[in-house]
Amino acid sequence: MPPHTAVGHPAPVPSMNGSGLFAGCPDLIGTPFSYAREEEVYGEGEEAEFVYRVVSGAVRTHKVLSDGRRQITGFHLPGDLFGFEQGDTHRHTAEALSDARVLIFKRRQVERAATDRAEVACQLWGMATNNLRLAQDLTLLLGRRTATERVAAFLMEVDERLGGSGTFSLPMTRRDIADYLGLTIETVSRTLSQLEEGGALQRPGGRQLSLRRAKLRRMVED
Amino acid sequence: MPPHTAVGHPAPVPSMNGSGLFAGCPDLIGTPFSYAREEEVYGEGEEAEFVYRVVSGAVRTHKVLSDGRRQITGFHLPGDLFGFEQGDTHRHTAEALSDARVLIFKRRQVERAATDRAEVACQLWGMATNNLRLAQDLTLLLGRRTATERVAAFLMEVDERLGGSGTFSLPMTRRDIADYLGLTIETVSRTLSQLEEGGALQRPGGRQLSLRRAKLRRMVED
DNA sequence: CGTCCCCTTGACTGCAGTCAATGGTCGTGG
DNA sequence: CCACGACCATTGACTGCAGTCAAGGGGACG
Repeated sequence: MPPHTAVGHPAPVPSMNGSGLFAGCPDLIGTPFSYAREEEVYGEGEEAEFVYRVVSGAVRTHKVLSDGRRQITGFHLPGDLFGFEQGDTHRHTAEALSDARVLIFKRRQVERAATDRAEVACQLWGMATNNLRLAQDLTLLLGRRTATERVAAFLMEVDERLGGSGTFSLPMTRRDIADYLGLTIETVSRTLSQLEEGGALQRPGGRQLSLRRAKLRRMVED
Repeated sequence: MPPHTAVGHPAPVPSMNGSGLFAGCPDLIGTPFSYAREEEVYGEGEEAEFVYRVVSGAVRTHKVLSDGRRQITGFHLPGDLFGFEQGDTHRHTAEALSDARVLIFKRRQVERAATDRAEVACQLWGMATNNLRLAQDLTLLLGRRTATERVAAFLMEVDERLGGSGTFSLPMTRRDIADYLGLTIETVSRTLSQLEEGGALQRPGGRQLSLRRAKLRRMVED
């Protein structure tokens, strides 16, 4: 169970961010490591020996069916932890979205710190709880939202996570977006074009986006 | 963030079951309470003052959009804990599926126990992590599975959770199933009929079901 | 300059949704 | 005990949203 922090949610785990330390625990120092774009961090079924913390870049976690259908369950940005499992093997595959630097921790050490210090365990509990909330938000999105609502919600999430200025560059491909939203790349592409037509956003070029947030918000109102 | 245990997964949180105590902690005694069928346990937006443990019956948690679209995020059977939130308000609505008895705990007391005893915090962490895994399995189901695959997977999950004998009675209505699987009641109904036609199950009457599990398993193979 | 990959757009298909009618079961009250 | 109504489930006919198949544009990079 990699604790997934879905793109775009505000302040995923405040206590986990902004520090080089793990859960405020000075004796847990991670080993720095780098991954190239599209490189695998760990694969589904592998032994879950380590957990990871993003320093720079971005990582995605996903599951695949035998016929190639893929569902991305989370995008992990700087500060996020991922790679935790309940059992002894990874139940997802993790790959670098872009070149990424991470800190690697021995899972056993983290678990040891949690059993020794209730404070650490509580932080990890809070992190898991928060990730659960995000996963359940995604559940509502996938189960009951239209394509337009999904894309609009996704754009607002990415915006918030990238500073909330309304102007940003998408860090992932159409394929990644589609596999996160349960759509096809064609539908994502068409939906973005329609949103632009409707004046809900502008596309200065490339993956650059400028959102008309009030308009988008009205499309995902619940 | 109610820790949802989706119907049908094996041994959701072993350490949480089979005991009248909370997380093996003798000083946390819950207050017994009962709810009638369809009665609300708590509503979205309400203050999250308590957490709950199912003793008998079943509870569902869900989110609704303003136009009535509903997504059930979990069914909670005896032994399951639900009602935890990261913030101070409930982000779901919880309702009794059938007449249900629960134990109610003061959230503050549970959190207190967690900060005092790392062992308790670790159990809660494990529970949240496990629920996260279930939520992510549901994500794959909703994002990338066909109607037939969803229903087949759902039936096998319910079977496992209800003893794994292959013969059981569905504890929820078509509406609940549909709102859990992101489908309509008509599609659920049609799919069940097709599965019966194809010899994947039998319907002796009412909500009674007898699964041909090997056949069903082949339909959801990944 | 050419190739590769990503993205967009168009035409058509098909799966699941919608609308509608009917049947079944249960509980209630005449 | 039966009649009625309410609710739940099934089935059929049709619709529509998103998927599929296909073609072509546009950057990045060698």
